[in-house]
Amino acid sequence: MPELPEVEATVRYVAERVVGERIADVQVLWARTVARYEPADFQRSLAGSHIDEVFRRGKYICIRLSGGERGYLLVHLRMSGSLDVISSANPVDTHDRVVLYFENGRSLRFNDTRKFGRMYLVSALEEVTAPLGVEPLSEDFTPENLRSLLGAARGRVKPLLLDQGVIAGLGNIYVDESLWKARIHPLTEARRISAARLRALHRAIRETLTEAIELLGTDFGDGVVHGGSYRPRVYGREGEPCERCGAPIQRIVVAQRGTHLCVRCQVV
DNA sequence: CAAACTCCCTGTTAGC
DNA sequence: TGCTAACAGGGAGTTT
Repeated sequence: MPELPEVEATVRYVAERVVGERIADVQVLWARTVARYEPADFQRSLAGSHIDEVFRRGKYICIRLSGGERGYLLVHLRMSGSLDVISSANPVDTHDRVVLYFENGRSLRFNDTRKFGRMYLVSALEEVTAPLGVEPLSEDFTPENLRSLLGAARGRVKPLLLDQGVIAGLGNIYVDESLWKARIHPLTEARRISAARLRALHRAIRETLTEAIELLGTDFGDGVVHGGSYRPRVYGREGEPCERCGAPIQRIVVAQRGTHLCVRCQVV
């Protein structure tokens, strides 16, 4: 499940291989992967574009283009999407949904088993990214900022942290990891979290994401991430001992999402 | 208006 | 062994 660190790892991988290349042809193998476009129009509008830059905003991979009809190609990997750059001679894989062929004989493959991923071809970034909240690793994200985001909101802390309009890029894994690190129970009412605890949460989010990026994210062996080596402390570890206190990690459901926590360390 | 539900998908796994 | 049904999960949309 690609979240901010996995998307960042993908951006670095892709940027190294496609910046400076020109798109010779486009193949759409699953029409619904392409948002707001008919496959033929998408192909025509994208072909001939030159790739100037690849960067990340929230969980979106942003590819800046020139020389074509539109300025940006955005990619959201959702559940099972991944990007690969390989020789154009390779045959199309069963789960390839869109392939961009470059003039240099290589190609960018958008592989996505569950078909939830999306590509957006737009003139301005904001057409897609406008609703997104603060970048958690930017200077704009401060303890005071987090306090104003959560203190003003009603509801429980985990759903708020998952909301991309509040903080952009956190997902199920790193929310659980950050809450564990800050010793906050995921069901805690956000407005009731003390200022000290919010400072701990702010630090936990940044440390968790930074560590995960350094390790290129989490690899679940599903091919989504290229060799990420982050090892979650609670996520996916139900029944294993909490590395802080030894109590068994529990799994509950919050906002229809599997949620992992240490009930001894994390108090409501 | 927060929270729960539904849908989109398919590989994996539990259950029989 | 082999089949079926349940399940997971990001995000958008709908209902309670």
